[in-house]
Amino acid sequence: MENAQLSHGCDLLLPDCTEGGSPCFKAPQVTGVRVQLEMQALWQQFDQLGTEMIVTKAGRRMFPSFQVYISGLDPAADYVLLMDFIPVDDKRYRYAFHSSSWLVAGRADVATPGRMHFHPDSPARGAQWMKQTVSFDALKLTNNLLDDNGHVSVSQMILNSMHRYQPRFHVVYVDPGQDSQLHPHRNFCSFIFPETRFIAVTAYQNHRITQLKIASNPFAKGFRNTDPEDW
Amino acid sequence: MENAQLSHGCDLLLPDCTEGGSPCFKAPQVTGVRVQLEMQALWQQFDQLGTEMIVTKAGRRMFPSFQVYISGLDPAADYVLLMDFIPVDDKRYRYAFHSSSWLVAGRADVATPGRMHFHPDSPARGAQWMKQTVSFDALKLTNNLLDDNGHVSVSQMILNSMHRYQPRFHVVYVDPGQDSQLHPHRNFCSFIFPETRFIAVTAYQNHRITQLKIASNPFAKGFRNTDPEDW
DNA sequence: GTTTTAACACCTAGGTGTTAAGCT
DNA sequence: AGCTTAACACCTAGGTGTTAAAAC
Repeated sequence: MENAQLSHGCDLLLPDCTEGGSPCFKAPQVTGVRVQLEMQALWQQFDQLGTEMIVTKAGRRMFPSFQVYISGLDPAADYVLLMDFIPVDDKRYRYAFHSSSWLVAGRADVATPGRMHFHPDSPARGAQWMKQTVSFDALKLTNNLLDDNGHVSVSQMILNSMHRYQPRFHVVYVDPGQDSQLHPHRNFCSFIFPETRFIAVTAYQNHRITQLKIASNPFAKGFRNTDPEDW
Repeated sequence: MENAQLSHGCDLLLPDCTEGGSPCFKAPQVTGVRVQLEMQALWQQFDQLGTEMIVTKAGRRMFPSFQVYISGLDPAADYVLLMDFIPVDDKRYRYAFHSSSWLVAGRADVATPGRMHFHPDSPARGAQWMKQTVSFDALKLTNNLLDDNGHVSVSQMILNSMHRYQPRFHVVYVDPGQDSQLHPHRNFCSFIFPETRFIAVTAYQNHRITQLKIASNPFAKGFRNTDPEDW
């Protein structure tokens, strides 16, 4: 197993989850789920510099985009896949250009309602989700509570600029049974990849982040230098 | 019901379908299905001129694209949606420029294997299919049996140039039961919209078709005349 | 002579960081 | 001073008919 990549798994027993005094087990459809982050090396490169993600009123895609390879699902069962973003702490940050570092600038602003982003193909069979990489590239980050039409858009995740966030990924088994109440169990699995943490910004602060975005995002090719000494 | 548009329905009894001597009924999940062709007026405009669709080696999209609005599905049941193209006759055609009309040029060439095009979202719930127009815009027409990589591509429909075709649309109910063998019934519905017939070509023959494509397809805007007298 | 192919200019549609102006 | 916004040039990605050459 030389070139093997670490993939996250889902534990069978959840000690913190009890119902009626007895421990609560996960549904068999989610016990063996394994999730692997795509473009992990690139995520780590950004993370080492302190990843920044632009938020705009109209909504901005993430780069790198959140993509996972999933295995261990029940091919015939239905699943909903979704993402959310949780605050890493209750702080507000600002960037000190002279020292090229992030400083705490006070307590967090009032948290926006924690919205869930359903993958647009949800719900779908395990077989469908596993046959190729699942991409959340329709997801957009915004600092606006309403879209241009004054409506909430399902693909827009509302974040506070200058706050730090951790993306989370959830696999939810859709139980077709009517008697699922009688057999309580957790029907979902959550996954956190620490290297996907980022600070939301309205404009890039760290020049190294800007340069790495330009170097790695095909849509920013127009800003690349032919100069080979830059990186 | 003034502005009502005719929609196609699925008959309950299929007289031509018998099993064990008794008539074969449709599964209840497909008996009430109604399908309405989108952009019907545009399709009819093309049909009156004699619709032509380009086929290329790499695959060419249809214009207009085949889009339908579906109702009457069981919201909770699973369906597969697919299309195929059947030869209208066993003839080969050629275009007579002097008379601006299509002439029979002999018997049809050997028919290509009649491939089925599954809508990429298949299978999905009735509720998913009904909530918005279903578009087959990923479908491409080709005159090549293999794609660039030497593989068959699922989105490519193989057609013979200079032959006439009729698109068909099928709604297939995915029966989850294991005992479906014991209760034989037709689990699908087919729909034919005569105005979607066309002749496959490698280059447009009728100039009026070319002009109508240019006038109505946004991607051909570069060829539009500012001259208002053209159409 | 008829049909097919491949390169091409010109579009649609939309994702980038830049920049200057505006906001607080 | 710090942060946000909107217009912008410049890309990616890919769908058009045109055209001239090639194929049959």
